[in-house]
Amino acid sequence: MLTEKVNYVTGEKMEKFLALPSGKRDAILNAALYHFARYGYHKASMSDIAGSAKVSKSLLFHYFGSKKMLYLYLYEYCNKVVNEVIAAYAVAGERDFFARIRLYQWIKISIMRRYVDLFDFLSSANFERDGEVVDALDSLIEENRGKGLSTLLIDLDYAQFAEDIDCQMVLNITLWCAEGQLAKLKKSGQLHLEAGIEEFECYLHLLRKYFYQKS
Amino acid sequence: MLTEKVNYVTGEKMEKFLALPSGKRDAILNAALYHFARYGYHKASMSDIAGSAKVSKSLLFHYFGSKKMLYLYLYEYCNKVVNEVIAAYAVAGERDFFARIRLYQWIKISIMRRYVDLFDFLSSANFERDGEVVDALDSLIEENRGKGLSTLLIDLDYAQFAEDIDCQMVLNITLWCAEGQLAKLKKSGQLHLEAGIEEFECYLHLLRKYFYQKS
DNA sequence: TTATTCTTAACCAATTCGGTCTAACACTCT
DNA sequence: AGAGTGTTAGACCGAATTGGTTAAGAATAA
Repeated sequence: MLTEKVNYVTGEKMEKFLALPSGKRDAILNAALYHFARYGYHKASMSDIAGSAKVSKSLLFHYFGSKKMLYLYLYEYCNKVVNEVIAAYAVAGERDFFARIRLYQWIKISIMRRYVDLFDFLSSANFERDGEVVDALDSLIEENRGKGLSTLLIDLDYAQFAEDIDCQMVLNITLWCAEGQLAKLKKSGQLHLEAGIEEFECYLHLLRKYFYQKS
Repeated sequence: MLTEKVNYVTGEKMEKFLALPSGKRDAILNAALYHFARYGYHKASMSDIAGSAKVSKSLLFHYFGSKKMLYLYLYEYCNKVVNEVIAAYAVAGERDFFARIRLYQWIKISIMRRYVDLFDFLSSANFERDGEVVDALDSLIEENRGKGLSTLLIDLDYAQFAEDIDCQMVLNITLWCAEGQLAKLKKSGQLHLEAGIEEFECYLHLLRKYFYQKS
């Protein structure tokens, strides 16, 4: 079967998993996201995940069958979550640089309120090379190429910046700030959406004030 | 013994380790730094470290006695390295904001050229809670309080910034940029000191141009 | 009550863990 | 050449942990 395609999110067992009370479900998802993101596929253990989620290890195997399946399921699930949020909130027409970056951060914070480690997991998954998952994972990555958060960073409008300014550098600076502020929020446990985005707006306001051309 | 104090850097076995050809020595140090930083004390394994360093596991135990000793030795060694570089290059009088941040980044890059994961290791060590090392580690951390890179960030001179600007925000932005640029260098494998610091200077130049008061 | 579904503790073989031991190596000094 | 000395690796140890199974207990619905 050259083009066998498995959808882990809508498998049989998965429906039962999705039918769990959302508290327990998210506890399991978050535990798995944390351990896979922090330790990578190989060193993350099912026992540890079960322990963090406060369920028995057997329950994980009941719902996911194997460690590999859990991992791949997580990857698909995360992409689904991100893409749905983007579809719901990303206004296609909006091209203003700071408005788009604000939206970028808004989406990240709002998702992280529920799944703190989702983005850490997704970026670590892109470098996962463990032999047990690498093949299936690579095709999932390929499927999701060009989707996801990165779509928010294309076709940005730099027209309002001062003429002599290097746009790539401004983009880097802004994204580094977004990353830094998000890490700060995460570390402090403060992922309240409004407060977090309000703080970020202060930084965007400052950058806009000095980088946009004065006229 | 309430106040027993062990200096892991100058122990007996350590002298022999320090007498190794520097290539082999650094290979061992870098492998250990990488694995402890990436996986934490518990999940980092001596076999993996030995494998990465391309020496046998027994050699590690020959020089360090135990995993715990290797970890604590590393922590002391890293602090020693950082403090020596700071002592050599940090000019006490210099207080200009951007000059100090430049120095901060310069020192980081120059150390990371030799020990890529040194700072990742040091910051991960500050959160290490594994029961086997936490007690000894905490007293080592206490010993090094107020030393290290953080000393470069005190008494900064914000006088030249525009009056209405929030200095804490400017500091955050600048440090986030430093962090981001360093991560970029690391990811690309480009840790050439001059090129790296030159790129960073571009960012500092841009920030200075727009944030320093125009007069 | 019974039937069904959810959940877990106990268990499995296999691997990996930190650590040891022994012997092969390379070296200088005689 | 041979004796001695320090350096290194491979085979090995018991103990712990791994991914995964099983069978039986708790909960729920009929």
